[in-house]
Amino acid sequence: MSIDKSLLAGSTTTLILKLLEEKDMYGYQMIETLAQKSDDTFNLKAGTLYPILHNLENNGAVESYEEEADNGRIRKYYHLTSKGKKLLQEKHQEWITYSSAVNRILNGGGKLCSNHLMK
Amino acid sequence: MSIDKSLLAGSTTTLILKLLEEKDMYGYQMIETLAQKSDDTFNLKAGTLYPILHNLENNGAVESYEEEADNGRIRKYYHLTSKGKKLLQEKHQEWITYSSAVNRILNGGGKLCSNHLMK
DNA sequence: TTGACATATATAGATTGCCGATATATAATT
DNA sequence: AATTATATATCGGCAATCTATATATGTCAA
Repeated sequence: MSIDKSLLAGSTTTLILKLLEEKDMYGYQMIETLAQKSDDTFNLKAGTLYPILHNLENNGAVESYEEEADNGRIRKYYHLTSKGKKLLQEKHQEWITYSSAVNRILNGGGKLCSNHLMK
Repeated sequence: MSIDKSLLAGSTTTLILKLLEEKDMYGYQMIETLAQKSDDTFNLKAGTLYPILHNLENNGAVESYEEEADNGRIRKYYHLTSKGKKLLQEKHQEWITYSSAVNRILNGGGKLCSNHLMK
């Protein structure tokens, strides 16, 4: 099943920051990793990702450096700064608040759904 | 806490359809109900809601009729059609797929989070 | 060896969802 | 009488994403 693209609005940056929390990555790698981790629910386009990365760098949330791969190809790696880590925490909390409210309504307006606590 | 508006993208229509599944409602009532049910996480604007309702009506997902309230005021009620019920089911499933994938990544890429099954 | 495909980054243009502003009108409150 | 709340509607604009396009190199098969 393919997800209506508009559903993705707002959380893409959060997901990118989350990937970079684990380790430094280059753009193309992020696209592949997101697709793999989400069972192809996310199919982020290069035309979406690179402007976001440039924007995050301008805001100081990430820093980039170039590194040569085994095959001689130059890749541009991104590293999460302390400012980026703080941004991730804020956006993660926003997602919890938002998704909990949606679930509360879609599940019949009943009790709180604290899915973020699941492990 | 106020949610980044961009996070809301895509789910607004689903929430409106869900409200109408319970009972017929008029626009202003939907705005108030969404705010109340979400503890003010959602603050849907009239400029957002009415175009969505008109669009849903054009697509046959809802039907409207006017009714006079006790105070003499005319309200425009919306009723969910069978086509709208089907659309709601599709969009609800999309939300489950999407939010599960986001949670899977934000929670460390671990196991599935089937929060939609909670009651 | 050459052509196709995957890898890798980048940007411009178009689309879409939502909001702010504005307009209109009536009921309730002060 | 003036203000606020109720109630619906539309236009203009912003922001997020996609499509399309551009460029360049590595890999693999014909």
